[in-house]
Amino acid sequence: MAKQQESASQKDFIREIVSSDLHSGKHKTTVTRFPPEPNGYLHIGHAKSICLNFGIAQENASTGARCHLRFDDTNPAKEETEYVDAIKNDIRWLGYDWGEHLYFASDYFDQLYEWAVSLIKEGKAYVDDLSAEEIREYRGTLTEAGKESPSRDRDPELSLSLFTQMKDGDFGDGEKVLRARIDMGHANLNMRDPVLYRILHKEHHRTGSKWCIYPTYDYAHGQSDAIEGVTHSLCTLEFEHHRPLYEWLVENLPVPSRPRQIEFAKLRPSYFLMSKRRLVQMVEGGHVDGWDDPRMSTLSGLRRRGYPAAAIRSLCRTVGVTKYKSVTDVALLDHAVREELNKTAMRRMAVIDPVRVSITNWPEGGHVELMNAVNNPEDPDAGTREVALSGEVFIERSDFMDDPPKKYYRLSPGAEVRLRYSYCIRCEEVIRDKDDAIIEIKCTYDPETLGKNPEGRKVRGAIHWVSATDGFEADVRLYDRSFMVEDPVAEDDWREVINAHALIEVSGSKMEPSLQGANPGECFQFERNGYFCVDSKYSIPGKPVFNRTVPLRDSWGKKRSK
RNA sequence: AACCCCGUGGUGUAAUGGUAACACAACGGUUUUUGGUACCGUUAUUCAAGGUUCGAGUCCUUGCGGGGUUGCCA
Repeated sequence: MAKQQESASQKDFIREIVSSDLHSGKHKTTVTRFPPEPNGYLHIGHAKSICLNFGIAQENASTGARCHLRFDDTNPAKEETEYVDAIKNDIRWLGYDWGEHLYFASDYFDQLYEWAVSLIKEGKAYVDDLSAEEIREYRGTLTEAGKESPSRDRDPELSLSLFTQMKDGDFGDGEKVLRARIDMGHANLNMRDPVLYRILHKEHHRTGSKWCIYPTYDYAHGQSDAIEGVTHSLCTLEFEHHRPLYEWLVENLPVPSRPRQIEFAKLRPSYFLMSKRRLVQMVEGGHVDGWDDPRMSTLSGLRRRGYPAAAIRSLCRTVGVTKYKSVTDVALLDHAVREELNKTAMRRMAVIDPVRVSITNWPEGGHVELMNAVNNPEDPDAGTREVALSGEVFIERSDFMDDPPKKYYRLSPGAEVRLRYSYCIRCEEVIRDKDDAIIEIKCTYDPETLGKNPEGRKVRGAIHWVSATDGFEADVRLYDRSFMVEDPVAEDDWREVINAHALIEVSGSKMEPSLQGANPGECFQFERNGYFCVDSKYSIPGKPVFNRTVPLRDSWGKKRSK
């Protein structure tokens, strides 16, 4: 049911192709794949690809459709096992499962090598002696054809023995490469005899020292797809120019199936940094406290920040799949998060910046009354809880104003406001220290206002509070967007547009007692404030630290700031 | 100025030759013991010009604008 609701209501152009291939009988089922390179953490951009690939498999499950998780580990210089587990974890968290279909491009190194040999024998590939520098020069430019390498027409037998020597480690890094023999005059530079294999004397995280030659992405990717029976190989726009090569290889090799590559535009949320290189710089430069810092665009960061997986899936559904390079307004993400959390998060009262209120006419002798508070108005099954009210409470400093503007519904001298789920109180006196800062507000309460409106007057405001007798103190981390400009990559130096206030650390916030036992990862709505999540790094049992995921919409604050 | 891709409200997506729709944002309002939620209203003749057609966002042509491509990265 839920899954069905989550599937796209209209079909995007890729799903359109998938179903027409099913209807035409071109394919009996659909096989997709998500092919991360294990050289970094997954970010929200990857979520789109994950939702697309796994989503299509899910939607076509009745035909036996599946989505493979395949690690694209063709470059031992950059890849590490550490990332493999983190990536798996993130995909599972997002709600997807590859079943038994876990693969590595490196699983196919033997097959890939054999096919390379067959290409050489057919004169469709050759070992080139040119250096990297020379290859670049020979390639030509966007407007001029390239030049053929002197090695291009050498005897296939010679290429073959050279290739064997490459594999056997007879050459140093970069001394020789295997190139496809296509067309040095092709308008598409990728077709000007692209490199298929390079020499890299590096340990591979899975194959160890078995190989010292490694296939390039172009050579490995499509063939891996074909081996696995992938029907639709979905990738981002920057691979568009590689498609002719992808097709050339699949056509010129005895591969067991013919996958089709289709490109779509990446997800680019505004105010986010997505580039892997910059993400590394943020971590290594100490701008954040790790890959899972809640200011990061990584899935682990978003998770720690409190963004529900369902919200990210919802965002991916909303932005759709096209070839148009769009920028997604972060407001769409915020909305998806609020929509999800509004349905699911328990309401609690927490006072971030507390100021003391004493109720002067409250019964003497430590009198306490239990108030009934709704856990989630959107979910009757969530029930209610009791919160204790005493004669001393804390309210939000911003819920009091000496000299309020018109239509201010909160507390001010002589004004009346409701303590949420409780009585109405009236401000009688404000106590200040010598610097004029408020240290206490003296109020009276109206015992006739519990569960009903006062007679003859209207009290419009209701503010949240925590009783001084049983509330506890906690640290709160207020997160905001990490950058001050929509597109931080467009800046000369992204460091200059870091939002210095992306994290405000607050200590001494007052929390209602039921929050004390909250577990890492648990999400709450702090009423009238925002959605908060128990931090998984800094919390210790009995002493939770709260991350603000996103504030509640605030039409009053918005009106005032104008 | 080689080749490829893309142009629909502020943003993102839909309309598959037949009344330009939905979501978000913004603004205004209703309800409300969360200034939350919910609900209602306002905001575009589809980059331009020609053409085909009874009819074009959709098909054709030419422009214009944006993006990509000269790794032994993926």
